[in-house]
Amino acid sequence: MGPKEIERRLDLFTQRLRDAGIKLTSQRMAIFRAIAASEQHPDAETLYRELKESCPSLSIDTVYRSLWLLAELGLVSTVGQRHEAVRFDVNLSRHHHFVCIRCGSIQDFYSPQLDRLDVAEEVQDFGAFISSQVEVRGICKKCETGTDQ
Amino acid sequence: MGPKEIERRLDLFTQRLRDAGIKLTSQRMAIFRAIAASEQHPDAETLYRELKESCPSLSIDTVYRSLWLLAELGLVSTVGQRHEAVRFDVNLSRHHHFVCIRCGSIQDFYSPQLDRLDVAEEVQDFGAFISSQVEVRGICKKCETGTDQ
DNA sequence: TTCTAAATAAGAATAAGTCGCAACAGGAGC
DNA sequence: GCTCCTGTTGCGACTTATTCTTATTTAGAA
Ligand SMILES: [Mn+2]
Ligand SMILES: [Mn+2]
Ligand SMILES: [Zn+2]
Ligand SMILES: [Zn+2]
Repeated sequence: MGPKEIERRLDLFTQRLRDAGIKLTSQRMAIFRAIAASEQHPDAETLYRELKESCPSLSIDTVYRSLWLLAELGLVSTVGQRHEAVRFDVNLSRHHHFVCIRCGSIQDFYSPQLDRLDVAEEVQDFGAFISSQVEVRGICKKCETGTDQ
Repeated sequence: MGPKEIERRLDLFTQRLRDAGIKLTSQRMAIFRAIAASEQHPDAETLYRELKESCPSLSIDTVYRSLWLLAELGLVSTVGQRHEAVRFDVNLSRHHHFVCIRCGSIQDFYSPQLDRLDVAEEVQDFGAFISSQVEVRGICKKCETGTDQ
């Protein structure tokens, strides 16, 4: 979280781009510098507005392209998903989700082990606990075997 | 998961709407019947296409309005959120998220307790495990005290 | 049955994200 | 340091998910 950590992230970034033979443009540097320093979890638009001041010609498209590039290289992850629709869930009982990253299917699973945990206590410094849910990412059986789709 | 469960869900639905003094329209009934029977986690468009056959005049907007109504009444929950942007995360170390449902802020938290769990084993019937993360929903300190926004 | 507020359908409007293409710029090789 | 080539950018048009506006319809109270 200190400047050393930001420095380390920037070094990792330049290293990975070089290794992958990808150009180190000023836009990419600026975008990565901005996200490396962010404590929050910014969206593309937020970074864009922030960077626009020092780099007025920057386009939102470049911000998106750079962020997805970083995601592909494993240098950032995402919260939420790429232009996808909200999905609804009728299952009111306490459960968790297995999400297939290939086909997007979501399956419910139950876990007494997880339900027994006291997460509320662990997050009390952040605020009032309402609920918790585990999201497991993986490849579903169908996609694994190539049965369907 | 059987027809009894679907029946139970439909009863709960009609009860809650009546209690809240909200009209039981044929569209709402059809939409809820469809989602009550769904094993997956459908999006609005999927339900719309499915229902369009038996109710050709149905509009997508009604599907959205009905689903958000159900969500407000606590009869369905959502995976992902209402028209929101993807957010990016530079924190590469294993961590979890505290999400404020009021202001949308996302804070990282660390939990040796959670990391120790073997979720991979619990989901092996669904497919290949890649990663897991806990999402805690709550109200953050700022929103709780009204400090900011 | 009548009446009225609430709900719907349709289409226009937003908002997030992407695409196609002409102009531009890293950086490898000289 | 200069040149060239390819990858990258900026722009504007486009797509997709979701919401708004408004005229019309309907559930359900009286
Ligand atoms: Mn579920
Ligand atoms: Mn995070
Ligand atoms: Zn799958
Ligand atoms: Zn908050």
